[in-house]
Amino acid sequence: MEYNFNEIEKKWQRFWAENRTFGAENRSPKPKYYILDMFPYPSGAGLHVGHPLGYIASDIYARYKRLKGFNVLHPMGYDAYGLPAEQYAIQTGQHPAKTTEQNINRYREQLDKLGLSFDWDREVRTCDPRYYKWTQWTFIQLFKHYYDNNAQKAMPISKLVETFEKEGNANVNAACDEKTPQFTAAEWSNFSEKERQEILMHYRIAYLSDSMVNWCAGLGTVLANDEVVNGVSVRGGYPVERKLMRQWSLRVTAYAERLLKGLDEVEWSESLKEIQRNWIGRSEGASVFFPIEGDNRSFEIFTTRPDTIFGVTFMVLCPEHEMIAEITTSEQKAEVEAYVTWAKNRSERERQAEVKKVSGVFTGAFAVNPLTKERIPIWVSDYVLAGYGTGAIMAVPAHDSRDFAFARHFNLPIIQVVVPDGEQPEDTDTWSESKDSKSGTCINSDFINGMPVKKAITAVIDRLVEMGIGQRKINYRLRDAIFSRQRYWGEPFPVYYKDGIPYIMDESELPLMLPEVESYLPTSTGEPPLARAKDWTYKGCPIDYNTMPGFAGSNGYYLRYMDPHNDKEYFSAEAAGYWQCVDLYVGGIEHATGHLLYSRFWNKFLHDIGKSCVEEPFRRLVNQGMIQGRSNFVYRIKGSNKYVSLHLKDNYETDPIHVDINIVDNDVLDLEKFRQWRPEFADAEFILEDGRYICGYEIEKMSKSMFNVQNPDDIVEKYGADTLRMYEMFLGPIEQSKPWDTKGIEGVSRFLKKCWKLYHNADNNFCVSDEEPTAEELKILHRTIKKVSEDIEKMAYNTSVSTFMICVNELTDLKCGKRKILEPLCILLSPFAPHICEELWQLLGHTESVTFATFPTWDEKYLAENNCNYAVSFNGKTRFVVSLPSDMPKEEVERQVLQMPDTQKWLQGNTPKKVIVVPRKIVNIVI
RNA sequence: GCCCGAGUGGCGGAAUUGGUAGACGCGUCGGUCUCAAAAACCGAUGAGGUUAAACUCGUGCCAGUUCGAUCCUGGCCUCGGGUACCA
Repeated sequence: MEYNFNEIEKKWQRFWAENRTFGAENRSPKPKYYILDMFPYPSGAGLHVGHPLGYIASDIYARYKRLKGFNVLHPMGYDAYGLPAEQYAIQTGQHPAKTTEQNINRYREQLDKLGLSFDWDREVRTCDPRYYKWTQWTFIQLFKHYYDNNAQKAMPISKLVETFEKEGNANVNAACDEKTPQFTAAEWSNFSEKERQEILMHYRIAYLSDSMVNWCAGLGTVLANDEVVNGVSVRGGYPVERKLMRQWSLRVTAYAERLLKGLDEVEWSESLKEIQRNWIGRSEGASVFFPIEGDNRSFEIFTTRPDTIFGVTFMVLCPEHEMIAEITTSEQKAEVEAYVTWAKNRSERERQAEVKKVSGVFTGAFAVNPLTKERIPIWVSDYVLAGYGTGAIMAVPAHDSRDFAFARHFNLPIIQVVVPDGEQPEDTDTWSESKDSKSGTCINSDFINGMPVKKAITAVIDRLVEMGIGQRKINYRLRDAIFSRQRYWGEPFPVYYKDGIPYIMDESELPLMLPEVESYLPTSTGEPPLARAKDWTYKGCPIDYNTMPGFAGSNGYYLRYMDPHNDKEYFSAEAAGYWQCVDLYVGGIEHATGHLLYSRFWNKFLHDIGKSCVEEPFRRLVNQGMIQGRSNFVYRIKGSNKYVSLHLKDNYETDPIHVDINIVDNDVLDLEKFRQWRPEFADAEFILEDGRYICGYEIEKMSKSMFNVQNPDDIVEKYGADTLRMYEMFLGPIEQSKPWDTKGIEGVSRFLKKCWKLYHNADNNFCVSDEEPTAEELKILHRTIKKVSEDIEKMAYNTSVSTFMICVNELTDLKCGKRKILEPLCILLSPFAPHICEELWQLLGHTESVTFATFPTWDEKYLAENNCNYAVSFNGKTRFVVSLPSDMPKEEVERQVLQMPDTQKWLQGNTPKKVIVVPRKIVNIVI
């Protein structure tokens, strides 16, 4: 073998490990660059070819940046806490720590084979006590702080206590629970310890509360909103119900505005930013108080359309609304109570499935429209949600589709108050749907008649403020993150309970180690597995039995990489000051509303308390696409053990059967291997076409059950890591999802062989000449440098690979074996194919790794085109193209073109009326 | 329903963002070498048309702007993603 990749790759991987070639220094005169991959959850299945896509992409960038003179931090670790390890433990009794360790070792082995330039000295594992100590530490800080809306940042809770002691909480503007009571300084001083702690809990950023949670009985735990899709759990697909439980939450909503604003500062894809914006769901509107008829109280609603207040024909409360019992009339009481009970018992999935079904009940009570003084019936319906706004709405059926459906169903009046642009007022009885458009002119609306909607909104709010019954308000769809899980394999809470009051452990006693238990199941009384731990107490008090959710450990891992061995603090101020933030983050888009949001929140908080240096943790983010599987099929004739080739299958009645892609080559089935594959195929018969069995294919998710998993180890074994790296990049743009297809890999493999030959003579001896390169050779080199540099910056690696191929083909044609061309080319290629380039670099006579070389720069003088193409058009129709010097003046171009025989031919004897010359582009002749 | 994004040969994908569409790779066909095969190398390859050329049509569809549109504008179709009683 001429190019022995197996030997070369092993040699250099060992060299890099022994020499710590990719170690990053926390002090360096070089500029810093931090490149991060989303660390993997080490599952039992190992890596398939889809996983390394992002790792290879970031590795190329990391190697490129090193060559560009940057001190590059490129770490890797493991998100090691999680459900699969625990479920495996429940089934087999094996400790999750053990299986996790095994999986990590397997992952490491696979990653090492790819030649990724990670600084493994900085590895972190979220389940390591030396790591989760700091997850617990951050939780303690979250507990000890509250969010001050005036300062727009987190402040120590002790400051809040000072204010309470001085003046109570009347003037405190902080993020807190809706139900926080008001009190004076005197009342505060008279409160018991328990009462004080309860009040403070309303303000803490990490707080304990009875909240409606997503309870998943199948998993035996609660889940965060982003872990639930369509009423079932993302993991496992078990049904989820709403349940009131005492849980830890993080007050993420306090940061809603900053999370939204921060998106404008980062270089992320527009689609990802949109996903986060929608998830945060900011909407501007007004809160309005509607008095209750015959009662001196009123209730608050939220609306984004205060301009439609003259079209309100009824009000709706959510079934959980606390005023229902108080306002319902005695005649309606039974009916209302029955409805409320029914609505509360309905599962989340039922409710979501029956969204179109209208239900509700009249309370018998009336509200008064504060502007018209009209009486408006108050209804209860579950189309109004408890968790958003105030759980009560003013219904404008003419201009809201949900209110419209409700009004039609219960025969309530519909009044048009907005006429969309270009329309006339209509009889609402004839409508089949409401007119929800936010542009139009107001009618039937007293003082805002004739105003456009936008102006009317402001006018109504101004009036409501004047009357003291409303104000401008901004609402968010974002909810606080539920932070407890009733699971074993996670970080324990550093919290103990004394007299039923939760207290935080002393920071000096961290980490609070995860205790051993005999079984990983919940206890018979339904308590989390940690309740099984023996002698697990703190100062004689019980410790919280919950653990933190999967996303806890990944929130701040990028910060720990900056200073991973620090046992005094999370990370030093010096390390954070040097590395600042992640410059380039590469990972999957599936974390858009989970990790990427929580992590930003976590960082903002750490920034507020002076730990993290910057507000936004991830400056540039690239989402690599998914690699899908390409499944192969054989077609079995019904009721037989006979298999028919793809293009003949329509002549028979067949069943498609998944077949292992490892016994198929370019869609051609290996008949022998197929017979050996499974006993039932041992005596299979075939109907062939052209002597071969052709399999069908389909693009599906890569999964074991579809026998379409491509293991990277096999590819590395057969073609080498450099080929795999380049091929994965050549497949298409990084951000795009695409099917894995081994067909094209031969092309890349050939390219690397050609590359090797460029540096070797016919006898496979290394051979470069010291001859001076020709102008043509220099042009090829500099064109390549330019294109590759620009493409790497954009991470358009697929075109870089093409550029290399063209370059090597051209140099091969010229038989160019000149050092002055091949040396820079070797550096240029090394981020993509590091092993072969290290070998060539050594053969070129260098003793240091190519990692420490300098990336070549291009010189325009070798690129200047002497000629450029002009398209020659007649009356706008381009007829031919001519090549003229690019610096030729317009007048000369015009003169020369007009003299050309082709021009004369197309003029057909006519005289040109006008000639337009667009420099370097076109000559248009008008006849 | 609402909000994003994308539609280019047999396939993956290029195109200096308004200037010769289809780079590069795969596949296919033909050839060189060989007893043969593999490997390697050379040539052809959007469609129609012709002995060959000329020429015509071609970037989801329909219009528009322009001397000129894969690129800009408007409308539609299809696919992918997000979200879903959020008032």
